[in-house]
Amino acid sequence: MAVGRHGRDASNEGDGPTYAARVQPRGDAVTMADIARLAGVSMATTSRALSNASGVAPATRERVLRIAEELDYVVSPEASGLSGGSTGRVGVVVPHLSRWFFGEMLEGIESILGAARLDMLLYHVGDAADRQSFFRLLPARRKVDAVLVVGIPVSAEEQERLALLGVGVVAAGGQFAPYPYVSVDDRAAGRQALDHLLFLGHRRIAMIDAIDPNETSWPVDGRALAYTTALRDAGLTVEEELFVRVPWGATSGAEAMGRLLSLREPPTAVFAHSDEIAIGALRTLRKAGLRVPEDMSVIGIDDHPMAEQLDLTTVHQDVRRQGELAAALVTRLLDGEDVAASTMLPTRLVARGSTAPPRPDLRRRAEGCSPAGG
Amino acid sequence: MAVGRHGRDASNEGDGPTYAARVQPRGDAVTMADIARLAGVSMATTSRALSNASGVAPATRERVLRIAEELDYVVSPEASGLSGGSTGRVGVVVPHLSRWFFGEMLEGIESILGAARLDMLLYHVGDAADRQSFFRLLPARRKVDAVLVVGIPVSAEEQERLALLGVGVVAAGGQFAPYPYVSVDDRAAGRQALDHLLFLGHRRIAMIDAIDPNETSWPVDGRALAYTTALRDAGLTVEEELFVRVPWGATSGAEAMGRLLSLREPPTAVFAHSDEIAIGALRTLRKAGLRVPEDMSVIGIDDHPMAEQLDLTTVHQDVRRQGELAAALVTRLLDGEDVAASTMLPTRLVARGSTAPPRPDLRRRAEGCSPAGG
DNA sequence: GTGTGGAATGGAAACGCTTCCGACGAGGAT
DNA sequence: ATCCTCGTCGGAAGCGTTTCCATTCCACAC
Repeated sequence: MAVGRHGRDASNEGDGPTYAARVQPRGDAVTMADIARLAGVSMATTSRALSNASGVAPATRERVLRIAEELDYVVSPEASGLSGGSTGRVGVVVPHLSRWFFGEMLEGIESILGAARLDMLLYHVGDAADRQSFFRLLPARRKVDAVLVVGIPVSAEEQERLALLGVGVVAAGGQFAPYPYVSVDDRAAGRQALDHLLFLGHRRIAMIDAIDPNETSWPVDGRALAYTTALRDAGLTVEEELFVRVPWGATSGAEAMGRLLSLREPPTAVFAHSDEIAIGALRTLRKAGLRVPEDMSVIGIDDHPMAEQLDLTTVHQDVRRQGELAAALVTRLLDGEDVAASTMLPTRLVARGSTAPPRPDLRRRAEGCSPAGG
Repeated sequence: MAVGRHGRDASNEGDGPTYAARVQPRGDAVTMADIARLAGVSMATTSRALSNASGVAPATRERVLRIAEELDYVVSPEASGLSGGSTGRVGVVVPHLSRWFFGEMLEGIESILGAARLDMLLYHVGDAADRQSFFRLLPARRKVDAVLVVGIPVSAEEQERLALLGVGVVAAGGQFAPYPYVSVDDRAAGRQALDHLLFLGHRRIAMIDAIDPNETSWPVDGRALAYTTALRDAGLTVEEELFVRVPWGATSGAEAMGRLLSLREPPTAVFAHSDEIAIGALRTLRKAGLRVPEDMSVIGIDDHPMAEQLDLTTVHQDVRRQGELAAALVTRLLDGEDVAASTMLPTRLVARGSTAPPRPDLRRRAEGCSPAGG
């Protein structure tokens, strides 16, 4: 293997380059030494000029830059990294790529990282196996200047492994004890949803909670916590049968809704862990011939683009902005600034058509006056 | 700027390291020389052993590997790259990150690249400005061994710029003249959708086409082509008013559907460029009080996860697999194999509840017997 | 016993930068 | 006029690998 196409030395006669080697004319023969020579300065000065370091006369800098520009020269990241110590790369670790939330997050991250001329090394840590091997092998070792963990609760052992990378870690999309992070206050968001339902007059409210089967559960599920707290604060009892926990996904949401409907006394409103779950719930309701919001109110969290299409009431969070802020945290970290402070972004209720006051008859039922038969 | 926290040299006294610098004990002091010394061999042999090259006695290799393992040693990618010539990275260029299609594609790509121990450098080329600057600046220069372009029609000038990278290029999610690619046959997929509608008896079929306002239009829009071709093949005339082209997105789809409904003679079925568009269309229909599929059939393309939730008939494509195959193409390219051949993945109709034969009265109408008034 | 081919190994030259340290010259302070 | 300081700049030592080339050692054929 590795046939070693090293023939940069043109004096190397005898074995001509193969066709395959000729296809890609290694045009990057131009090195900093060339620039230096053409500019009539030393490599030291050239390096300083190109890296925008101080200690170069403006005229000299300009000359160097012009020549580099003309020759279409770019500094070799490998050489620069080897010599200078930093890689110019940030590792971004995500558990999912095809979910809207993470895509949106990545767009935010990318925009800031890109502007800071940092490259983004993407690591997808999907299932448990991925996860284990990621933290065991640490494929990012020596490859990044910082790591940005998105939506993954990092366990204590995993934190230990991560520390071996020897670089700063920032988190986004969730609370993580030891790292500076950016997220929304899940508890507050849940509270907004619950308050909305309670305000509308619902008393029998269910929750469909979602967990990621591949992840160690979040240390504290803010949304679920909000559910119980809000109910208690409203003087309602938290009934076990009204709290359903399913794996993440619209299909699960649909299934959970089915379970809730089969209850002897179904809820009048459903608080879904996220919009995808809510959308699944809507599907089941539609199939069951129930009207939303007349027969059942449904509220989600996220403000997924589909929520608007389905007229789903939800709690909006600005995911992209979270990505931006997290990435900004990374850049500041790399600039050596202190980034101890974490950020919680606000959320906002978006009232659409999937929520309304409970039907009077159902309301009575929910208050225990006339239990409806199965 | 660039304060250069280089303090590996502990003897550097005077300005003590800041707290932030102290947090990260640069533990990676172990180099290949250390391994070589401990194994009692030269660096040459160590390198060969670690890179699994030939010419090392099994016993020696094992000893080296064991010591490296014990010391938790990993080869410096910068040094290796500088010396060896390759970076071990692949640049992946995508126009969107938050759309399901691209997320799915990335998951496929990542799985194969990861297995091949290749790192993925993600470049998001969103709007026209991004795009221009990407091809002008070529931020991937000298940073990758290959480039994988997803869902972007690369113009001739852009191809020229891309060639400056001096690395192989592979494309996915669309046809691109000069590069090996993986995609589905958009024309065939469109044909499947149209054939379905025609088979159901629809004669007045509209299309909502979607274009990405930021992209130079695709050289040939297979799905739109399928529309006109299928209609002509069925002996129908292609009416201009039934072909609507909007920017990509569910909102646009909704709007386009509105336009179609306001026609003096609306269609009995709508072929949407993609599921997102179709979902927008469904929304408008719902708001207008029309029933699907009784009053209007709707079909999309992609088999977006939401399609199932909304009972949307669509044409399925395996996006993830496209990513996998494209990534596999890249790995083969890097192995020096010939990868001239491109791949077209099959698509498959998924008949759900959003399509049905047209209502008899509408059908008559569509045949011109009783034009319905506005 | 001598020549030969091949496998295993080592020495050392790249690879293309960054940066330490010293040199040099020009102003400003004394 | 002299000394210092400060801004510019160059020489050269790394940075941690890979790989070319040479060397050594054996086994084997002659």
